[in-house]
Amino acid sequence: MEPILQNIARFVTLTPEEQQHLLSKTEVRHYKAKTMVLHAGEVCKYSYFVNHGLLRNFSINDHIVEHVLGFACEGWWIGDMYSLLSQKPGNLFIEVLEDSEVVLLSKENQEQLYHDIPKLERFFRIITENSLVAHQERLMDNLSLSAEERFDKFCKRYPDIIQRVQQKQIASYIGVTPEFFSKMKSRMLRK
Amino acid sequence: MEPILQNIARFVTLTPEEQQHLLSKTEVRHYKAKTMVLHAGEVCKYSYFVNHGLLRNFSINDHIVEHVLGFACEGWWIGDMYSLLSQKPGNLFIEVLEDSEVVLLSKENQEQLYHDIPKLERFFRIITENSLVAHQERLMDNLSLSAEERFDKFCKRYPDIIQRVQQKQIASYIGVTPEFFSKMKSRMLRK
DNA sequence: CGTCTATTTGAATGTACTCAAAAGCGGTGG
DNA sequence: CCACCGCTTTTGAGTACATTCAAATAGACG
Repeated sequence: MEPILQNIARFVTLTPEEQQHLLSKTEVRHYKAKTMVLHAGEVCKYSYFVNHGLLRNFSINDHIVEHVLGFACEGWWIGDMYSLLSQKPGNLFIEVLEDSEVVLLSKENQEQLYHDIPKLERFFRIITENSLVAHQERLMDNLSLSAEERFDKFCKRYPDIIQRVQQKQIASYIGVTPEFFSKMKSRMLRK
Repeated sequence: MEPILQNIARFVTLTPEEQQHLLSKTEVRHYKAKTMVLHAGEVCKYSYFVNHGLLRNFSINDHIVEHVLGFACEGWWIGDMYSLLSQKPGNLFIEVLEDSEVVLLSKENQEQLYHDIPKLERFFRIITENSLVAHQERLMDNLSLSAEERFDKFCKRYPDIIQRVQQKQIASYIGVTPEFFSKMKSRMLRK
């Protein structure tokens, strides 16, 4: 079964006809690593579901420093929610980190599907709620935990990601500089 | 019209019957300032909509340091989303900062309403999406901005809140100690 | 009016950053 | 297949932003 259908089946049950209808509204694309799927300043037109591979989204400060908002590998959704909802130019870049197969669902088709299949509105409500909870926790962690503790949490929560991305990406996600992250890592290993 | 109905009317249109049905599923309560509406360790049973007054939610580290997740005044929703969704004990306290009138919507009634009035599922999807966008932005701000810049943003975004809460609450929301916040404030005034 | 809490101020400390340079690693072309 | 180039990671020294601890002052509330 299509990964995206499995993903949706976690929370709602679609009939075969509904599944087909959904798939007919999506588009599959293949990207090579290092592709920029979305640039800051552009309007985000799609929700992206990762069949296979790895992507990240991030913003840039003063045209210099990158800050990673998140990673998405197999079975994850990614996008620029601000831009997608408002249809205004966003601040996020979406970059492909490994050769990937991605399912694209345009905003118009997504809204169409909410109308055609109300269960999908429920599905997206639920995953948005879960994402919100995760962001709230990460926010509180950034307010209350040290860099080491944030790294520990990242390791536990995303053990697979660590093996697949450069450590400067993890440093950025954690919220420290690559230099500091390197020192912190060797300090932690020594224990 | 009831504030909660006005709030919902921002995104979906309910018939008078639907409005009545919704109201019949809610409960209005009055709280005195300093009341703890929810304690960490309890299961959150309700979504809270503020008719009038001011609340905050926060967590506590090592039984010492508080970290403010957010404030909610007239027209805002508040709760412990993690606990509400999972029905497990949460980490958040919800405290009343000013004498308040609050509308309570229990989890069961909320799910019932999703079924009875699908438009409400849309409503909650939309406000959850908006909340997620706000949390993403706050997260990126915490990763990339200085304490002064975060305070500036807070002032612009919540000009009304500043006048109504202790500055240690703002310090905690921003992510600095009360002492540092005090020094930062006087430093900023000198310019 | 007195008590309790919030805010301010100061000094010492620590965590994380900046800048700079060296070492490591990966991909590409000759 | 090796050598080179560019980028990532490591390491070090100096710095800055924010914290901790302590004490004084101000403010709120009964």
